[in-house]
Amino acid sequence: MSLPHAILAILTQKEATGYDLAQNFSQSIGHFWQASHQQIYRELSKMEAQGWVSFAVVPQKGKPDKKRYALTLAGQDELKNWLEEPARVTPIRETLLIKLFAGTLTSPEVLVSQLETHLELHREKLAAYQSLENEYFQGELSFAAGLQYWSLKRGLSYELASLEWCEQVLAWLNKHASKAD
Amino acid sequence: MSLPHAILAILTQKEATGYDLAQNFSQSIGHFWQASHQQIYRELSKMEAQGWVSFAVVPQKGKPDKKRYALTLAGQDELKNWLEEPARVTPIRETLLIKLFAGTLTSPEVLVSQLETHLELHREKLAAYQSLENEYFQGELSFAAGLQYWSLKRGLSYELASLEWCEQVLAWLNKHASKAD
DNA sequence: CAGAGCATGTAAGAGGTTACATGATTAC
DNA sequence: GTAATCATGTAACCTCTTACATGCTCTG
Repeated sequence: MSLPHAILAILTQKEATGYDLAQNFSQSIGHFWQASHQQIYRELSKMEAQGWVSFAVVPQKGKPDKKRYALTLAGQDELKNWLEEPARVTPIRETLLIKLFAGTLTSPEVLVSQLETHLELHREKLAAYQSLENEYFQGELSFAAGLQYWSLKRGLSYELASLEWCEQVLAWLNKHASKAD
Repeated sequence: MSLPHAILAILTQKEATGYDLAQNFSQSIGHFWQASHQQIYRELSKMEAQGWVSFAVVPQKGKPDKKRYALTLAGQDELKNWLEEPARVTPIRETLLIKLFAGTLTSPEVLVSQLETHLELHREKLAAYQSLENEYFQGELSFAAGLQYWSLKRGLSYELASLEWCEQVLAWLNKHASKAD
């Protein structure tokens, strides 16, 4: 039940179309929540039916019409109530770890190559987060900006920890893989 | 598509009933994959239909009959092939971060209490992982045990990072919440 | 005698992924 | 002219969660 509330959270900052929201989910919000455009459009219809958002059709030339969504008062109330509900801790769910767990059934080379791919992806994400950090979160921050900085920092520390873990496992594999026991 | 393969991975180590598997998922495998008993029973039926596992009915006195599942050759092949497919990186999906992101709409006290709950939960999980570490992964380890140790270490570092992050945000909130700007 | 543990399942619904579908504009 | 970007959606399917359902044994 978090997707509609993530959408409401974005809409508190500015009005947006489904397309805009999808951009948001692949960028700024993307370091802690993801959604595809299909999910977003479906969710927006439901939310509109519940009265949490309303939209205005914006005609365009050449391009198809936009639906610009805005938060309603009911939507704000809903978001506020939701904020007070206790949030669950999300456990890790990492396919790579299942593969490691059963790793003796395959060759060490397969494991090494899986880890290297992950290492690279974590490096890229870390770099992306660091550039967001440099761009938006330098100097004195308002309370609101501070909160958003902390959510980014969670992403930063997650990627850094993942990266270091990959490096350590790779080093261990290189030492032990040859003399497999 | 990872749940059936996680089950196959457990079954490579020993035969198990649906109940046993559910225990496994809430314990050892639980630090990187989760599944409820409902999911497991459903999945086992499907896997049996596909020929990846077979079961023997074990009658018991007093208790209901068990179905003891074992890996078939086809199941082993399936697992081996799956191990070679590239694993995707799982992005973070943390409800708490949405709440922080929209945190200006509620009082700092709500945020503090959410963070404190999370802090406590991460502390508990960390302690549980540490006792697993002390119990099973001391001294010289075989290759197989080493791989499993690395999967546990991923959980350890994740919990530690989460915990430190919670502490830092709490410290920041205590400094800034009163003079909210 | 109440509650935890053993042991299995069904059913409904929510949430998420993948594929399909359209059509104009702009940049290379 | 080919691909990317803008902009919206439908349909089918898979996966996961929540609630319901049964019934025996052992421990306190």
